[in-house]
Amino acid sequence: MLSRLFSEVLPDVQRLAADWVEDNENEDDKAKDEDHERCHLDDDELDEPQEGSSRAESEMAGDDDEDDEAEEEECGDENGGDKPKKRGPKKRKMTAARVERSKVRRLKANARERTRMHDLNSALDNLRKVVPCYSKTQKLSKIETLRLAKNYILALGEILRNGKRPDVVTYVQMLCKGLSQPTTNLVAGCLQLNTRNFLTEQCPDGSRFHMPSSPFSVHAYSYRCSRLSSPHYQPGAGALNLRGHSYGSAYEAVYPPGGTSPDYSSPDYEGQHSPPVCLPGRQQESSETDRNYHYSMHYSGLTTSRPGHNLPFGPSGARSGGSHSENIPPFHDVHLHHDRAPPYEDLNAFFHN
DNA sequence: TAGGCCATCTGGTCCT
DNA sequence: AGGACCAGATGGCCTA
Repeated sequence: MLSRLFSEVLPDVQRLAADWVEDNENEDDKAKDEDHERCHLDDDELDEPQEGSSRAESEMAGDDDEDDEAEEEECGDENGGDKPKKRGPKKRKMTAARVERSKVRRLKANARERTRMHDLNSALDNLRKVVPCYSKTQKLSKIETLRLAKNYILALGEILRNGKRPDVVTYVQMLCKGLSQPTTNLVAGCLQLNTRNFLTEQCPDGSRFHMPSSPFSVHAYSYRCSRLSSPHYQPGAGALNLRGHSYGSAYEAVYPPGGTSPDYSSPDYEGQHSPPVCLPGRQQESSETDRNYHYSMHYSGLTTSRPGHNLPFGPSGARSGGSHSENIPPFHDVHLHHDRAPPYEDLNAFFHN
């Protein structure tokens, strides 16, 4: 599933990576040119042997043993006769050319590694955009992005398998399994979850959430979470175990007064991908950056690929028990028979009706 | 100041 | 041989 997800975002990732590489190639080339100028080494010269300062470097230079034989002979008896000769492969002197060549190799490898990591980060950024909570300014950490993506996929699979819409609480529970508490709070906020409901829901293990002093208010909440993953994070400590502490969120989700349903008629609504269910919440701050706070909730609508078939999701978010549609193929069937997951547009507005 | 997250460098291993 | 991938080390930045 994950690989399929990656394959879907791959074109974007590749494009972004290509852009990035293009942007940075000049710099790299410049750096390389500088190196070459400094070393006065062309490619042929770079193939000259050199002794690395480590095993890897000497292995890297190992292909040039024969070319370097003469040089070895030249400097082979540096020890003179007073010291016994060591067994094993001869230690080769690290000539200036070898040192330079090693440096150039290392620089090239570093540049490749940087590019590789940037590509990986681009892919992660794309993944961030398709998981339920997305912000350009307050990114989920890498690990949280992967966890949330996994949960999201599992949740969607569960929906397809059951053919019915879960209530928000259940959905958030699915999404937040194993996530840090700040991220859990964030997801809950993105889904406009009123903690009066949320916190009294059963945990998957049957225990009840308890939050003596909820950071959420009925009409609005403002929880502080300047870093989504805090030192308080306890992996495996149980999802959705919200406590009544503030985690420093920079977001504020505003509920309709007295209501638990999101107000998607809000002027802040920015389209199907990004209903701004979380508003800038830094109190006393109204910077441009804050105005750009922007979270999206992608899991909001779901239709099957079959024409005219809609999942029987109830409008209230309550489970429509026993409403499993037999027209909905089992999840594994969906997985096997559809090359693509349901379009994200279809997934949006899932809770928007 | 400790801890989390991140970018980068580096050396090792595997593959083509 | 060279590149991709990986993991460890390191240092910087940020926040509680």
